[in-house]
Amino acid sequence: MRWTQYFIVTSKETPKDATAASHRLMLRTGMVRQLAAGIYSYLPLGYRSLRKVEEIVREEMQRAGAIELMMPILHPIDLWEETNRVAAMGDVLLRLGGPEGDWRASMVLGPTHEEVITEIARAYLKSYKQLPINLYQIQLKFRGEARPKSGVLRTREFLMKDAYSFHDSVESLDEGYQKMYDAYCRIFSRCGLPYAPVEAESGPIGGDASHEFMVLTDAGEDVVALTENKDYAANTERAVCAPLAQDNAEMKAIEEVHTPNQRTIDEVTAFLKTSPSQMIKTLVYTGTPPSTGKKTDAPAEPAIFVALVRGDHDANENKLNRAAGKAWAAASGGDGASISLELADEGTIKRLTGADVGFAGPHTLGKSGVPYFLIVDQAVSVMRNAATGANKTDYHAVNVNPVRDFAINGERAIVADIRNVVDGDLSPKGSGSPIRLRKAIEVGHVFKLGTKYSDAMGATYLDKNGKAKTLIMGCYGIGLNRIMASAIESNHDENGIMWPMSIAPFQVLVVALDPRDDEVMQTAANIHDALETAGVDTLLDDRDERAGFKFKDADLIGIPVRITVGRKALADGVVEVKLRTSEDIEKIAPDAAIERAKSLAYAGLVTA
RNA sequence: CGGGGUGUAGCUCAGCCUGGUAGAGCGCUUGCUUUGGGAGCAAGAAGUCGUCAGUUCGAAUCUGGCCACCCCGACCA
Repeated sequence: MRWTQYFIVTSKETPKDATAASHRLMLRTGMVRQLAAGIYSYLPLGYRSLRKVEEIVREEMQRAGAIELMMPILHPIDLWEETNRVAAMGDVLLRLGGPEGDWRASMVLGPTHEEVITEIARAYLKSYKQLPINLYQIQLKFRGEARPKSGVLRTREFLMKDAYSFHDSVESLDEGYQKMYDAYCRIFSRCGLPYAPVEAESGPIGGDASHEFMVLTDAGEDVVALTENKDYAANTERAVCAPLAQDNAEMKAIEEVHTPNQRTIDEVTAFLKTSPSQMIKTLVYTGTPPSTGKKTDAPAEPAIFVALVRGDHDANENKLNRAAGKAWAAASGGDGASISLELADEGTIKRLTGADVGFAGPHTLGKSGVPYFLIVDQAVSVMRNAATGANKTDYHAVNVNPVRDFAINGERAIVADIRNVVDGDLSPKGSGSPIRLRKAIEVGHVFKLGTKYSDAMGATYLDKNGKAKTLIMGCYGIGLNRIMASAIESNHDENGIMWPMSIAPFQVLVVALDPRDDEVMQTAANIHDALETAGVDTLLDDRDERAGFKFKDADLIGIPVRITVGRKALADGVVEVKLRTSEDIEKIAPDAAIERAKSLAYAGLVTA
């Protein structure tokens, strides 16, 4: 491809709205152009890269035995009602709109395709002989992201590879899951990404039912916990750590301290001259337990759940919701399913504590007579002589001790892990290796769904005995745009992008320094043609521009191999071969340069 | 959804406070010079100043509504 006949629009200016490196470079290199918030056009250079990512994904999916199909972007909303996800997705689900009764009013843009694939499975996967099977597509998704950001890292429209597997046993699902897991590793390796699979919030099956594939970079929105010895990796939404050891300090007598207007942890620790790690944070939540569906049809009443975490720790919503379910089940029966909690309003807190907001504590909480469940974080359960609120406006208590001063195990009290891990916590594997927190971009997610959708939609097959069984499912997603952006996040310098060979828009750039010099142009064109013939994606910079200008552009768009053809060097019978990632310049004959570029291009593709 | 900010040429921005016929740099077009790390000179093309209303003889500029975009937070199958 000749530059002058192609469409490349680079810019010297740094766009004002771009903060993430990938966003800035994708705009400067003219790979994408924003049309609206979270909505981008892929210009030719960017689209070439995206297509290469797509092709790698497709190859590895096929290698893993998955079968490609394509499902619609427009879905009837009824389908989403079947699985109750219209409510669950909320504003994320984009509706087409239109007047009542109009067909448009009953259409949504697909944010994912579990419902559509399950509808297909329900119709056609009727026999165990058809299982297992893995169907995938590469298709646009639409989500009403509240806040698109960081260029193509978080958008309202994006390209996703989504695969769905169907099985007749949990063992078969495990196998299918492992195949996808392995395929994902190959895909991200081939794309040149420094990735890490981490345990993610697990699905209905529990255990290791879900892994996210993360690219470690500060531009990411997720935080992952990795131990130094690499024996544990998890998203902080899920990460656990070794329990903290019991503090054995001698228990002192409780004292109340007048703390006028000192409400926050920072204020109180400064006032009491203690540290947040010696404080107990008392968080009051409300949540509605599942109606047990027994005698009465009365709607379940919201219950109060009090969570205790150390002053320097944050409560983890998922863990807390699960613990609330357990606490409820222990006291009232039920299946222990998690309960979605919300922070209590001011009135509830006042009623419970008898004090203004900011002075709650566990030891005198029962005196108001308002019933509540107590969930004590493991780190709190081992504290000694802690400071906390006194349930009395403008007073805190010091030397509060779990067990002695408030029950941590009982009919309405449990100890659980309900906090986020922090940097320095120890590996849950018992190795003693410290956990480090790193920011990361989620580029892929593999998930054991179980029968969540097949149950809801009645997707069954007949087993060997002719009995109807519910299909067991897995689902596996990859964000293609995110692969591109995170490849740039991980491979760039102050001059521009440094593409991995496998997903570079072109593999080789031939720079003709004096395009009006016949010999130079002829040589450059020959190199270009020979490489193209050999199947190497080659761009020939034939613009009549100054050398510096062209080199700056070359560094910016980051094509891995650069061959410079200039008048002076050509007089000595050589051209220059240079890698984007190195300052070294190799001066060799044009024919040798062709061979060199070929082997570099081929070598860069077989990293899998 | 809460808080903050910005809308003027394809891009980056000035002009607004103190109202009076639209500016610069980059990019683009033409010519000459230059030619190994984003060249110089000259001449050009290009903007309903986000939008609607109001104030005024007169609004990019003052006032109000709306819209869009960005950042922080909340949220994220």
